[in-house]
Amino acid sequence: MTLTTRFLEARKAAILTDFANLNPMQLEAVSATEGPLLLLAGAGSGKTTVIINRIANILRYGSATDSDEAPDNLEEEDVAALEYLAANPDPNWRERMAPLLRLSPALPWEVLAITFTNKAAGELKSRLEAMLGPSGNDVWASTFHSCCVRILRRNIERLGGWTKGFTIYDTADSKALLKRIMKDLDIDDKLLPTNYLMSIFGKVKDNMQSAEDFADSAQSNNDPKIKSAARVFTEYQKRLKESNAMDFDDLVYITVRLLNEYSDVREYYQRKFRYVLVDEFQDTNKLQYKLVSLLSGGNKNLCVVGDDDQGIYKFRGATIDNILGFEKEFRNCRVIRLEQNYRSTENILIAANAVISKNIDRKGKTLWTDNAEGEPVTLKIVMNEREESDTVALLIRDAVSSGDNYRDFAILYRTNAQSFNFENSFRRYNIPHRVYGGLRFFDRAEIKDMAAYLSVIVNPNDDLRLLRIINKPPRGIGERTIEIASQLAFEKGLSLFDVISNVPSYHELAYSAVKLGQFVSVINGLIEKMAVFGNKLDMLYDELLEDSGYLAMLSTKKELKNGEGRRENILELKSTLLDYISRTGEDATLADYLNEISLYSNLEDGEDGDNTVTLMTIHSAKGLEFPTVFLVGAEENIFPSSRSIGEREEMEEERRLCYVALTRAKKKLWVLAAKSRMLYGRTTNNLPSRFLGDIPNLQVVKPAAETEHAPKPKPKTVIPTSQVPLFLRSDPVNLSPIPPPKAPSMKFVSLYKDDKIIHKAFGEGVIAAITPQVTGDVILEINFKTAGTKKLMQKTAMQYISKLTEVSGDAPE
DNA sequence: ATCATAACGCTTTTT
DNA sequence: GCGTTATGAT
Repeated sequence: MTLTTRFLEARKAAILTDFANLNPMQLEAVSATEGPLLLLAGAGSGKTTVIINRIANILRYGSATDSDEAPDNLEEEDVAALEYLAANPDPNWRERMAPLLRLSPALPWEVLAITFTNKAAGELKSRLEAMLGPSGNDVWASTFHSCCVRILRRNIERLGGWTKGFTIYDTADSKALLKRIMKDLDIDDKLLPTNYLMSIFGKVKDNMQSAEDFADSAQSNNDPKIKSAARVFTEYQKRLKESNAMDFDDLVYITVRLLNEYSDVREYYQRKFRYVLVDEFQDTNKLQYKLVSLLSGGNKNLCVVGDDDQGIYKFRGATIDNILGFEKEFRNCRVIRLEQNYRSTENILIAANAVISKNIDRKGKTLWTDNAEGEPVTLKIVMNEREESDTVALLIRDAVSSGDNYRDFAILYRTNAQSFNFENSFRRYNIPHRVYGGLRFFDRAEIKDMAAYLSVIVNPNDDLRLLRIINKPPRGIGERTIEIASQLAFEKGLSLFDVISNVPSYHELAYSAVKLGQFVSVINGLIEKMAVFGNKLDMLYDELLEDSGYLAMLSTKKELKNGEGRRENILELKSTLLDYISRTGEDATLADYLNEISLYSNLEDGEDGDNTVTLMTIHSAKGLEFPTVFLVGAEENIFPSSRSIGEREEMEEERRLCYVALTRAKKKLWVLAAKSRMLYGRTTNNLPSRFLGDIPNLQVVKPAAETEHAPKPKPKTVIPTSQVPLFLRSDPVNLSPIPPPKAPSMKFVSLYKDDKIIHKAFGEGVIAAITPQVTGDVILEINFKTAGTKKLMQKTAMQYISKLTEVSGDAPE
C-alpha cells in the first residue's frame, strides 16, 4: 500500500471519529461531500442529524473525506500519526492535527441549506449553532422563498419593473387582487373561481412560462374559460408589477428567470454556494428543482434529502418525479439509503411497511429497527364520532393517571374539521390540549388590516392594501367613491394613492373630497412620522393605532365580544414588532419587518414546552414524533378521502399519508374507526379504511355497545388478527363490496310538485317545479301568492318552509 | 352604510 | 352544520 493510499484512508477514518455517534450508512452520507448525492432517508432514520453533521464536516474538513487529493510532501511520520488518531480518537489531538485533516473547508456562507418551512429552517440553524458555535448562524439555512427574497433584493432592479422594496402578496392578497380584476374586466367569478385561477397560474409558472406565453397558447384554445383566464392572468401580473409586488410563486419564478437570463448573477451565486443541500426533496416542484439546479450548477455539489414514501404535497405541485428522476439527471450521482429507524417499535414498523408496500410509484425501501417488538397496533371500532373522541379521552386520562404526560399523546386526523369532537371531549374530561392549524394569526382580519396600513406607509402605491384600509374604520369613503377613484387611476395610469392625493384636480371626486383629503393626510402624516422615528417602529405603530382610528373603533364601537380579542391580537402584533427590533437593532426598517412577517405566518411555534395533548392533521405532523399516536377517523371516504377513491395516483398519496401517520408513533399506535359519522351535516356510514386491511399485525378491539358515558374499565373483545373482516383488505378483488351510492336523502323527498307550502319570509306558495342537481341538492321553483316566483335551493330553503296541513298523499318517509 | 337573509361549499398547507 | 360571502332591504 502506498503512502498516499494509507494517508487517504487514515485521514478519512480520523475525521470520522469526530462523528462517532453515527451508524455506517449515516457516516457514508456525512463523508460524501462532493458531487450530486441523493439521500433517501426513511422516517425516523436520523435525517436531520445527518444533515447537521454533513454540514459540520464540510465546514471543518472541506472535501477531505471525499477526495483523493493528498499533500505532495507526505511524511511517514504524518501518516502514522493519523493512523494513531483514527484508532485512538481524542478531540484535542484531532484539533492539533487539523491542518493535515482539512482540505479547502467551506466558509459558512458558502453553504446553502434549503427547507420548506421556517420552522425547519429555524431548527436547522439552532442545531448548527449548537454544534459549530456562532459561525453556524452564517450558513444560509432558509426556505425556498426567503432564499429567493434575499437574492431578489440584491438583483431585482436588473430585471426592471420592480424596486428592491417590493411587497410580497400572500394567498389572500392574490385572491383579493383577482376578484378586483374580474370585476374590472367584467368577468363572472363564478365561471372562474379564484382557486381555479391560482392553480392554473401556479402550474404555468411551474412550467417556466409567463402570462404572455399562456395567453399565446390560449389563442388557439377553443375553451372560452381558458381565454378569459389568460386575460385575467396577464392583467394580474401587470398589476402586481405596477404595485411593485410579487406573489409567492413569483418569488421563485422570477428568481429562476433572473438566474437564467443574467449569467453574471448566476455565476456569482454558483461560485458563492460551493455546497447546496435541499431537505424534503420529495415535496419540491419543478420550478424549485430548477432553482436549486441553477444555484448548484457551478460545481454540482448538490445533495438532496428526501423520502419518496413521505411525499404528501402533490396537490400543491410537488412532484415525486424530482426524486425519481434525480438519478437520471445526474448519471454519476450517488444514492445512499438510511433505512434504520430509531423511532418506533417493531410492531409499528411492520404496520407502516405493510401499508406503504402496496404503492407502485416508489423507489422501494424497507425500514428496520433494533428496537423492541413493543405493544400491538390496536384498532378500536366505535359507533360514532362522539364515542370516538370519548374513547380517546378516557384512554389518555387513564394513561396519565398511571404516570404518562399529556404531551406524550397526539391525535392525528385527515381533515381539520375532525378536531371539533375531540376538543369537546377533552374539555369535558379536563384534558389540556392544543389544536394546531385552523385560522392562523396572520390571517386574522385585524392583523391583516394593521399589516396593510404598514404596507401602505412603506409603499403608498400598493393599491390592493390601500383599498383594504381606505374605509377601515368607516370614514365615509363608500363604494361609489372608490369606484370612481379606481377608474380614474386606471385611465390615467396612476396609482390609487396618486389620485386621491390630488383630489382637487378631479371634479368627479368633489363629493367626497374632504373625507379623502383627511385620509390622505393621515397616511402622509404617518409617512413623516416613520422618517422621524427611524428604527423606533413600535412608536410608529402606536401612532398608527391612534391616527387611523382603528383602536378607537375597537374600543368604542359595539364591536361585540370580539373587540377585546382583536385588541389583544393587535397588541400581540406589536410584540412581534418589538421582537423584530430587538433582533435587528439599528438596522430595523419597516419594509424589512413586513417582508419577514409575510414569509412567516404562524405565531404558534414557540410554545412547545406545554404539557398538552397535540391535535393536528396528518400533514402537519410530518417530521414530528410522539410516544403514543391516535390515528382517528380511519374510515373509507374520510381516510382515504372520497376524492381519492378511484384515482390511482391520488390513492397512492393517501397511502403515503397513512405511512406518515403510522410512523409518527414511537411506542403505541391506536387506530380508531367509527361506524357512523356526522360530516357536513350528514350522517354517513363508512367501512373501516382499506389501509387497515393491509396491516398484518392489527389487534382489533370492539367495545360492547354501551351507554354513552360510563367510564368503566376497558371493554375487551379481542378479535384475533385472522378474523379481521375481509372487506378491510385492499386487494383489488375485494374492492367491489363498496356500497352503491345511495339515493338522495329521504328527508327532502316529501315535497312534490303542486304541494302547498308556507315560507317564513315569502308566505304561502305552490311548488311549480322540482329540479334535482348533480350536487345532490334540488332546486325548488315556487309560486308565492305575494312574493312572485322564486327559485330556492332546497337544502337551504327547507328550514324556512313548512308544508300546509291540508295537503294529502304524503309520501312514505 | 349597515344589517339580514340566502346561497353555497367543504381535503390536505407552506410560503 | 357551520362559517363565510353576496346581495338586497332599511
